Amino acid sequence: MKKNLAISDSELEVLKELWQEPSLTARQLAERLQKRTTWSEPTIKTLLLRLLQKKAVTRNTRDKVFVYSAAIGCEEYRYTAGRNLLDRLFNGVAGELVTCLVRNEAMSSSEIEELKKLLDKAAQK
Amino acid sequence: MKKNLAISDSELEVLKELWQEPSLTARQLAERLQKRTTWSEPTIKTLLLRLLQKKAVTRNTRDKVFVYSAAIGCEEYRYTAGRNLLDRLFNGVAGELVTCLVRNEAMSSSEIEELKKLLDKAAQK
DNA sequence: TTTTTGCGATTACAAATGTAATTTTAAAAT
DNA sequence: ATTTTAAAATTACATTTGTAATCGCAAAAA
Repeated sequence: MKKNLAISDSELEVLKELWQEPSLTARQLAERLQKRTTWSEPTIKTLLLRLLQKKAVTRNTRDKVFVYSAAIGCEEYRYTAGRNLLDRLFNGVAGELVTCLVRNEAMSSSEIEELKKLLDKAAQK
Repeated sequence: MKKNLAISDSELEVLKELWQEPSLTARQLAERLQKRTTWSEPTIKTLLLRLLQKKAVTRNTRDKVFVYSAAIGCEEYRYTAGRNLLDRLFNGVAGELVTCLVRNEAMSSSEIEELKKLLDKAAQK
C-alpha cells in the first residue's frame, strides 16, 4: 500500500522549496529555484505538473493563480527514503548504515558525541 | 571527479550477487537472480552489459565463457549511497538521518544499544 | 477595442531504465 | 560435415526523467 513515492531528483528540488515555504506560485518557485539551478520556467512547470500527477503536491487557486503546496511531508519523505536505503543496501539494519558512515569518517567526533546523546534520550523513552 | 556511480535499481541487484560470490558467469547469475526476480536471461545479460559500460563490473574469459566480477566494492558503494542520501535530504548531517530513523522507530532499543557501543568505540579512536 | 503579456496546457525530444526478443556465432554433438 | 545448442551481441520498445519550446487564453494595458 505504498511504493507511490517515486519522486525524481529534479522533482525533489521543487518539493524542497515547498517544504521551506508552504505555499508558492509557479512563478515564485521559479524565482527561488533559479537561484540554485539553471532551469527554465517551463521546466519548473513541467516538474510541478508531474508532482501533481504523483499526488506529491496539491494546488489551489488564489487570486486567479495557482498556489502549490507539498502533499508529502518532509519528515515523511525523509523517513521513507532512509528506510529505502536501509532495505536496499543495509539489510534493513540502521546500525550497518551508521557503521558505514562512521568507518568512512562521514561524521566528525563532535557529531558522534551529539549522536550519542541523542541515542541516550531515545533509549530512555 | 566522481558521479560515475549511476547504478540503477535493477543493475544493483546484479551487483549484489557479485558481492556475495565474486566470480560468476551470466548463466550462474541468472540462476541466482531468478530465485529473487522474474527476469529473463536476456534481461540479466543486458544489465551486465550496462554494468560493464559503467565500469561497475569487469569480466574475464575462463573456459571460453565470460566470468563477471564486481569492480565496485560493496562497502564503497554503500558509503557513496549513504553520503548521497545525506547530502540530498539531510543537509549532509548524519545525525539528522539517525534522528529521523529513531523518531520513526526504525530502530529497536537493542539496536540503539548496539549503536551506542559502536559510537563509543568510534569516539575513542 | 486591439494589443500585449503572464499563466497554464500541450507537445517535444533525447537519455536512461526496465524488460525482453531476435540474431549471430562458436562449440558440441551426431 | 551437418545439426543442434549455448553464449554473446544486436535490436527493440515502452516508460520515466531531464529539459525545454510552443500554443492558447484570459486579463491587463494601451
